[in-house]
Amino acid sequence: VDISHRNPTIKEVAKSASVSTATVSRIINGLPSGYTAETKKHVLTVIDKMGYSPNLNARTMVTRHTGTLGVMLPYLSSMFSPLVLWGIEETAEMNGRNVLISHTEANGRLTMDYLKVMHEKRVDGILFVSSFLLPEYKEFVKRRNIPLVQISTELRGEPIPFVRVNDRPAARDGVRALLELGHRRIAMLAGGDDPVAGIPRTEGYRDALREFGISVREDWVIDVGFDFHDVPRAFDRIKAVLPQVTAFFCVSDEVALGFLNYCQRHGVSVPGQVSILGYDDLPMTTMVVPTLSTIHQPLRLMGQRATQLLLGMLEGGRVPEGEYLAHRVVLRESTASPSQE
Amino acid sequence: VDISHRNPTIKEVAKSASVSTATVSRIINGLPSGYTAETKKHVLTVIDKMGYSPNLNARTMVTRHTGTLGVMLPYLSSMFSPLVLWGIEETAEMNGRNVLISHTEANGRLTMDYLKVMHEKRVDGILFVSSFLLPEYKEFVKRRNIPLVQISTELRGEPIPFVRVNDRPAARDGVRALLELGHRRIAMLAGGDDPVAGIPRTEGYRDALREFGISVREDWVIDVGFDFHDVPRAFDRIKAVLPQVTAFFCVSDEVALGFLNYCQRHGVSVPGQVSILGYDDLPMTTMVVPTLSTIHQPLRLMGQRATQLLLGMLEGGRVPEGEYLAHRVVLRESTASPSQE
DNA sequence: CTGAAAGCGCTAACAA
DNA sequence: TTGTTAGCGCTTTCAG
Repeated sequence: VDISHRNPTIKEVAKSASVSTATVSRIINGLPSGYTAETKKHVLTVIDKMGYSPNLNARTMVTRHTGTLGVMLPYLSSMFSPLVLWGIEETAEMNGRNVLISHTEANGRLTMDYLKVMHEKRVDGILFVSSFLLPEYKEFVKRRNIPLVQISTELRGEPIPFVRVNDRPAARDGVRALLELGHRRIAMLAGGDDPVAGIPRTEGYRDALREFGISVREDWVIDVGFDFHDVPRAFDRIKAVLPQVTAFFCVSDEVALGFLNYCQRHGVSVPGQVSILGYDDLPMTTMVVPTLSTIHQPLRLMGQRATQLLLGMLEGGRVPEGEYLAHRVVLRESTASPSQE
Repeated sequence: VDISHRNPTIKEVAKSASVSTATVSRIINGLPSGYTAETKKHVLTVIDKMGYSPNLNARTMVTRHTGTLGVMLPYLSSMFSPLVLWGIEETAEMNGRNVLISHTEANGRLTMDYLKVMHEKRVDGILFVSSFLLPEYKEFVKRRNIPLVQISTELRGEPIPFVRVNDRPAARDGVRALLELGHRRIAMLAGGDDPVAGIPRTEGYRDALREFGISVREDWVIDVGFDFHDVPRAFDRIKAVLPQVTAFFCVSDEVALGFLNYCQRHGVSVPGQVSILGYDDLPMTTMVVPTLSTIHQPLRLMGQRATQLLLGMLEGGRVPEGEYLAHRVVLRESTASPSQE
């Protein structure tokens, strides 16, 4: 048989080096003892010569862990996900783990299937990004007790760890900053009834206004969505509100960007005529003119921290608490005090 | 022993269903025969009841493939990679494969390590994105004959499939469009001596000028880099050239954006005073005002196509040719005919 | 220090 | 239609 196209096995290495597979195994796994320095050197030479590389799947069979972390995210195309993924990947890699990704691109129906595959491949744990952890998913994971941590989302009332920014206070702080700048007539480009980011941010907006004794005008809360391309659909509603307000709080930087675009095309000066505050602090906020004021969310750090938490669960076995990471209001060029007319 | 925290095995399912493991295996693998409809139903019930899910690592041991594709990319944080990754991931998923990613964030030194891990995990094939496939890597992969396809890069003179845009003619076409608009004094913000994207694009720029009988002024070719943040370092050189030219061809959209930024901050009107042409056609080119003219590169499609090629190699075994995908010059608002002074 | 051998969970002949 | 069984490549007792 043609054996040249098959990877050499530990058995072949053992035979070729005239030792047992056990000894080879000890050596490639760096066990402190079980062989002399001499045999070690010899075996290593043989390994190198044969181009042997251990089959980690076989190892998995006996050690019962894969060294693979599963990542589930809704979008790959947004400008949000890559940063989180970056944090995850670097932390995983740093700890000798790899990352299996799968994204649903808003196709929630498939999430369950992907979850199944991840389990079938026996990932050591799962990082669940941004979307709502449906009861169905929760049950699946719990039943098989697969370690899981949520990123940028949170299932209330469940002992499932998460790493996120506390959106409501964050949004409140942002709007507060607008108020402190002197704005009193502030509209919001909101994210609708999305439970993870939409509602809390709108609530934060209301909180801030309430603190300042300003009653919320419902027609100033315009549901748009989260993406740049969602904004045009709201142009009419925006146009109706624009003359009455001095600032807009946007549910995401992408929306803020879409609105900035609108302003620039309609001769509305920013921040002269209207101030804009975004949310996320994506890299592109500093690539436009004027640069976008925003609420900073440590995306990469979230990925890092969540991965550390997951790794901790794998070692320790204990389920950690959820963590709120610090947000920060970053005032740049798109906000200013309202001009007194 | 506490067995509740272990996943049930096929053997346990078999026993519980009073059939052999072979029968269970046939059923979960959907073999057309080997069991009655009745036993199938019964077994499926048991599987569901026990919450059994097959261990794909064990299956890998015997079938000798993992259903996992490895992706190696240099950046996760750029706006370029996510789109390619998207194309890869969706195509893989569509074909029942998963994607193991690893990125080096410019840390080339680790590429070899990651390559090793991917092999140890026995990925069925590798997608190698954007960076130069060093001889070292090539040898590693060839020796173990791991199917590999390059994306947006190409190792000349080697029968290693690739999917990319042919940068030189693409750049030439872009500059040609500038020339046809009437521009004669065109500078380039270049990518240096990078062999995969830097040099070819600069050559394309030269080609176009040459065609129009214009001699290249070397001081108008300004090496910048590929990222937005590389641009400020070239401000001085840009300033020196700016008054003399009517258009800039930029090696990437990020650089184009950085330059647009410069113009907006220095009162240089675009495209009134100077036209800007980018390269890549990233989503953000349409998010700024003025929208950026650019050379379209089908990033997502590249990911898709490359994955198809790789999948084909896995089935057919034959090594396909490399493919150049069509580029397209997209003229938007950042370019116009030069104003006659 | 070293090796023999028993599995890890699954598939795929081969028999029955 | 079924079941038996021999591995897949590796780790890990357990003896020697």
